[in-house]
Amino acid sequence: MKIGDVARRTGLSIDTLRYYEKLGLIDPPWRQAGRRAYDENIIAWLSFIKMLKATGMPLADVETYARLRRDGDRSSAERRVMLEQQREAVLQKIAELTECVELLDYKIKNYAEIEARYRAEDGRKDQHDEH
Amino acid sequence: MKIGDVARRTGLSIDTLRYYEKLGLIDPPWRQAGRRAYDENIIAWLSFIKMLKATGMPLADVETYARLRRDGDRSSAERRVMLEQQREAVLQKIAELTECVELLDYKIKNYAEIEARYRAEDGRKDQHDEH
DNA sequence: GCTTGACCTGGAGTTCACTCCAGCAAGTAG
DNA sequence: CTACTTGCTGGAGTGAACTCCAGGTCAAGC
Repeated sequence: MKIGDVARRTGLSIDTLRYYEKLGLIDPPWRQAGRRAYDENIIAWLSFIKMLKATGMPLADVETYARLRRDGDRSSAERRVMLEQQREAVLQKIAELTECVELLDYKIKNYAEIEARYRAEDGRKDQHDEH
Repeated sequence: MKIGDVARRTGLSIDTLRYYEKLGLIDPPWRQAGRRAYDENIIAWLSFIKMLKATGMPLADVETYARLRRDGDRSSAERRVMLEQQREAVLQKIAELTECVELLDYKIKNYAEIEARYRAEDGRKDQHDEH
């Protein structure tokens, strides 16, 4: 598989793939006439990286994980701990976002009322503001 | 209230407050002897900004919102639409993060199994190697 | 055999959201 | 009064994660 194929299949740009290689997130692949030739496994690994990124994990931490991964089973405890910590962080983020939705709902309701009042008065006097 | 008080009460740095002012997220406050003097309302507004930021809204969009807010009730429909869109985005993010938690749970379980197997092999090896 | 398009490298540039700094003025404690 | 703290401005610097570019190689289609 050429880099363009990987880019198309993962939704990452070619530049991003080379950047990830430089950072050590992905192993330097074999070359065919100087060009990168990836095997199928790269797709699953990049999907996993994308998932970690979606959770807000910085690339430096993904790199740490990638380094541990190269050590094989020896490092599974360390990797498990990393994922457990990330899991906690994600649960906290979900809780935070859930509160945000509630606040947004409240604000939206409020605006709907203001709009109703404003349409009723229709430009007579316009002064009830909050946020 | 002086800028340092606002910083302390909101958890934002003094530099960040001046930066937000420059971007137009907060109105330039009244001055006392050249120093910024804020009134109590700034706290609620900054909390709201922090909430929007927590939802992932870029500061440029917060600035748009702030601009609309200055227009008073006239703009409440536009602001409501912005909040409704942000609400949708947050719900989608929550859904995404929920999937991530599931995947992390799966991976963590998997690692726990690998660890168990690894410890078992290690134990045999230890017994072998022991003299 | 020539053109087109994908790919290569090293390095520079971009965006976002701050964060820090120099050099100066004003308020507060002892 | 002196020293310390807080605040001011304009502008430079930072770190994360890309993104773009020049100038070149290589292979495939016509």
